[in-house]
Amino acid sequence: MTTHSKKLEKYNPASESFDIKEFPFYWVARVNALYSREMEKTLKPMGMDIARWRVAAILQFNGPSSISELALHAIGKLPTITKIVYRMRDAGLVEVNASESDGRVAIVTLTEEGHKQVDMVLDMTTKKVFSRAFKGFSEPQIKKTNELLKRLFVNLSAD
Amino acid sequence: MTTHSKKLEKYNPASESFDIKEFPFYWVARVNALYSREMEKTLKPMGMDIARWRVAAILQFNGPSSISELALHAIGKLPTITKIVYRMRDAGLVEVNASESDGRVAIVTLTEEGHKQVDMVLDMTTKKVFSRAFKGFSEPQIKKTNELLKRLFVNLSAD
DNA sequence: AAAATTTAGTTGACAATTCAACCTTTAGCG
DNA sequence: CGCTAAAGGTTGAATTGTCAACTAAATTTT
Repeated sequence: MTTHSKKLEKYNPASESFDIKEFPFYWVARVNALYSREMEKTLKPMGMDIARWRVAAILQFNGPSSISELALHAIGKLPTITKIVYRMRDAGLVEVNASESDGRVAIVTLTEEGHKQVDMVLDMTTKKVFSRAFKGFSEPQIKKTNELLKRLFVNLSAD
Repeated sequence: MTTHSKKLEKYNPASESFDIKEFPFYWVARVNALYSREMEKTLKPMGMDIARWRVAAILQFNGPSSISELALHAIGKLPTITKIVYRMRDAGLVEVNASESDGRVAIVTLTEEGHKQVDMVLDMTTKKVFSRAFKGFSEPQIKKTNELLKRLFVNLSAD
């Protein structure tokens, strides 16, 4: 019993009539790559990269977080985030402390310097990347984009 | 002169009222990561990874391509793609030949074995990942998702 | 409450990616 | 034509990411 109509076949990679240009994940990957590359340009001159940036941004917006939380939101395997965090600590961007309530948990906090860097990046990228990407988008369209992406995310999150 | 309404501020990372959960690129990155992770599960057992998969898929759908074209569509820096391609050649998935018309260009072609692997992956991932991700999506919604992503891509592509 | 399991994080060995520097071949230009 | 620049690709060194194995703290079982 299939819940999909014949028309959906075009979007299905295993179908004969499949067209990669109509496959949303192809575009998700390319948009992500393009956005990352654009960010890189801004980050490089200040000795940052996307990995560090993601962690810093999450810390700025979500406040102090454990390594696991960072792995979840900033996207990455635990060992990867661990190493990024300690590189960032060596660079003076974050502090790492054991949680009071749970001895296993390492809480990462942005330093003053870290906050300054985030503000600087936001300042430089906002006009350069954000407004360019959404040129011609109305508010409902941005909202719609977000909604659809969130739904994809939720669907993929479910085991 | 600004073309954006006050309401758009919420989506703008540099704005005071910015909410990272309403920032589309945050979701683009997370969706991409989740999709990749899901694909990885299928690819790992057959000795593939996402990088190889992207290259193979592009070759399957676009036909023989130069290294630069692969770098563009499969997303990656030139040296990265070069190395992936030669790893794939050593694994018997592709052939590499100099272009007839331009001595600088290396044309990459999927072998029989390569095609077989792509078909196999498509077969295994289609039901597992694609249909799960788009559960509850109507055809117009998938179409809309694609449109919005393409627009973002085009906007970001423009210098 | 002791033993077993799970959760959170770290580390070292290995694999993959990236940056720079380089080599060819092609395209432009006076 | 001959010179210079640009395009396409490759390679080695350095960086970064990943897997597997491990430690320690907390939770669950019994």
